[in-house]
Amino acid sequence: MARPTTNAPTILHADLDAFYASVEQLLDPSLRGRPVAVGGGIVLAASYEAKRYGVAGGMAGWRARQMCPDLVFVGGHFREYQRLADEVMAVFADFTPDVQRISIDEAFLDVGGSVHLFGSAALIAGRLRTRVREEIGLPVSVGVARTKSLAKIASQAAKPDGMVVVDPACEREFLFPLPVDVLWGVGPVTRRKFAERGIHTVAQLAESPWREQALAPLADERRVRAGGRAGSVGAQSAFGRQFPTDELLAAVLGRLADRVAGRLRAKHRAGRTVTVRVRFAGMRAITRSHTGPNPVAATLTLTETALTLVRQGLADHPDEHQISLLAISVSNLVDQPAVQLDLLGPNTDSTRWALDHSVDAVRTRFGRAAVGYARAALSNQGSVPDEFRELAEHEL
DNA sequence: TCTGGGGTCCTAGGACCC
DNA sequence: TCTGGGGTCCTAGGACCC
Repeated sequence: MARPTTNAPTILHADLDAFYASVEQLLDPSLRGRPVAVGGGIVLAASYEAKRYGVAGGMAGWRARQMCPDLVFVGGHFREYQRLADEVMAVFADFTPDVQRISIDEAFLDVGGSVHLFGSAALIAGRLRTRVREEIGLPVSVGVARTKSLAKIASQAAKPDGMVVVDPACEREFLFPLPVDVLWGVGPVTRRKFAERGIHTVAQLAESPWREQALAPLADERRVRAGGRAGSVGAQSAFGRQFPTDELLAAVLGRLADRVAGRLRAKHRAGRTVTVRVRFAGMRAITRSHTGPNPVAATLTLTETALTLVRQGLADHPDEHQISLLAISVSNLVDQPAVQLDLLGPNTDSTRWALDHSVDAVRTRFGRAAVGYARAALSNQGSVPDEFRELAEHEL
């Protein structure tokens, strides 16, 4: 594909505003104009009215209520989030095939090949916003720029419900006055590090030893690429402070392995590397991993490997008495068609894989709770509904 | 009432091979 | 008798993003 000869911007970053909360306000008109939080024990998303009070995602529910006494909590319509977000992405696809979805509610678009059909990137961005607003009823902010980094920064600057076009001739004028944490990869820790050196804006960073980092958005050459599969699959569970008894480890790891392995099998994938994460009561966390010769996708194999790794990790830290989170992740993924399993011979994982498949089949017909390993089936009350977990899953 | 759950990427050291 | 340097894979930790 020939690249455009002009340097007109062709990259869009489109980001739905306060997505979950906006959907709730769309579904229930009585919530419009009011501070809304999705969640309960923890705030999963906050409307702009709530954000004005300082309410933010990840915040404990009691804290949010403290900051904003009029806050309305809603449980969340997770299926609707997925459905509406998919509809928005379908609108995007009407403008270009080059759509890279990077989460449930945001995407990059390269409209370089569409300008002869629809007009400039800025015009396309405007039409796209209008269509999403009129056909679906949701506000979406769009950034238009020459690079992905700049487009993303522009969409953040456009929020809420706005649009910012960065003229290639004015990129520095746009970027330099902004705070350093607009840069990709600069979070709270790095921002603090810079602040200690008197660096607060991108302009100041550009005059420092980290000049390259400040100018990175201008030099960004990453292309918009459609598709893309996840490189790892994981699940985690936080449970407050608990003593790591055999019962607890078996129950939690069994349930996590069940989720992870089930997702792998559903997509005919398997992974050679198993990683566990243990967070102690004081929030310090460790990881332990193991890479084996054969890809794993069987629930019991994954459970056993995870259990061994967690026990190793605990043994390395005899000073820690309580744990607050366990996680399992599988990486080094490969495709694992069903037929291939028979070629593996009588190893335990392939035998177990076949057993798991009958469990999967029952669940497909009768639902998730219909069947499962005993310990996994027992402790199934998480603090976050499964529907919410599924929203965060990446395409395998 | 302490702090959810899904991911990616980067760094650094060590093992191992050529 | 001493020993270079590059490449790859693995492990552990941490920052960051949505």
